[in-house]
Amino acid sequence: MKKESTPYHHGNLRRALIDAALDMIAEHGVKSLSIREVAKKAGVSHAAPYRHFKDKEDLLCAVAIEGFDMVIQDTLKRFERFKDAPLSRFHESGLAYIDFAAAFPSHYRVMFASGEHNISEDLDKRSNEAFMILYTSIAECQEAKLVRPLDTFELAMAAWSIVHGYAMLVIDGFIKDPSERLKYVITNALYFGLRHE
Amino acid sequence: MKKESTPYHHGNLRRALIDAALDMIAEHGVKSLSIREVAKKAGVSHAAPYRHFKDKEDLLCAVAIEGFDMVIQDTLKRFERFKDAPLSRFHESGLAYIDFAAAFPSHYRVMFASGEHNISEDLDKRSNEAFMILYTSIAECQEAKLVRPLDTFELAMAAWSIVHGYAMLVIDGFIKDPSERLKYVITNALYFGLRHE
DNA sequence: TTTATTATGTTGCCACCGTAAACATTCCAT
DNA sequence: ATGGAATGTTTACGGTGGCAACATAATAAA
Repeated sequence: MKKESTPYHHGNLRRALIDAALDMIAEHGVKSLSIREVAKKAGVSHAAPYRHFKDKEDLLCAVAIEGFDMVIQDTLKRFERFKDAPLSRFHESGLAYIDFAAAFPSHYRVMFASGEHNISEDLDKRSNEAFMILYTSIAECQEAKLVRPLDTFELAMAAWSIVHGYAMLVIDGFIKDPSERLKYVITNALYFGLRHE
Repeated sequence: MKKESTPYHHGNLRRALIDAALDMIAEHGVKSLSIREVAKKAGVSHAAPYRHFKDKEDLLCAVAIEGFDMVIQDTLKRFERFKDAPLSRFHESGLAYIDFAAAFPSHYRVMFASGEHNISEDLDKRSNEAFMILYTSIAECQEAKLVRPLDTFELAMAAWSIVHGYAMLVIDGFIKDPSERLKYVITNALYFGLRHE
């Protein structure tokens, strides 16, 4: 029953706007999102959002940053359960990534819908950070002789590609039945390979 | 020097509009694409496009369909060079996919930017067709005992995921140096697997 | 050949959008 | 209490998707 700190008119408009945007993205997709409707949903005038975000892109950027922070935190938290098991960590990083995309599709869509001009420095920092988690977990597997001694960076790209591709295909509806089983097939396929014998 | 068939006022406005759209997507991205600018670039009034496309989505849908047709045709053409080499065909299907995305990023972006509501039946048919090429090439590898006898559908999903993910990450700028070498690492990684020994 | 029909393109319109500017209100530090 | 900074509102402008009414050109029917 702790009272929220409401230092201004609205309370915390910035957060309310982000939440409203997320709701509306979940309902009608990101492409038809309008600042004006977001403002209306948050109960403020159509120009109020511009006190908290430079423009529409800036609002979406905030959502994307939040999304990256969420995956990063969740992945690191999962890692705690696999202290000295690099392979499990590697596998878990893939699962965490896929689970996040499934659980927060609105965030995920925005994170990678930036498309051409995601020039935000903060956002770039986050995506690098997320990638480095994957990179490090592979490097540790290599040290433990669990993963082939190929270029770590390239292998991390491959791992990122497969989980990102799967997440996108699921979110965009190209994969219709994202079962738990399929998720494990995806994350294991890269490790064990498709080749016979 | 064959004269084009120009049955109407403009000649072939439908095609001109698609080409104009592709040019503008290549320049400024798909999200800022406007029907009105497309029309202007094609030299017609702002409402003319609606004689050829139901709405903006319909125009983008046409681009997406064209894209799928292009990959499909290119892949099948490449297959001719590997008549009885299922593994080469499988590998080539991945390369064709990645090459297409790199060569025609505007098409590719639209193909998968449809996002939530790509309810077009024609488009769905094409994406299934493209997927089936991958599926079949894997099935043939399994018959030849070159690929593990796991569920073909699931393995095809894995293969699609890795090439699609890579293509998206490159197009969206998350992978900065899409070298030829990296492309081969990606397409081979899934087949050989990351595991040591 | 003339005429009717259809395919295509234009003009004008409306609601909505992003966002900048000017103004109003509330908070906080002095 | 007061003055400035932070926050929210109103108004305004150009651009956008898309519909309706109109104009014209190609084609089919007579």
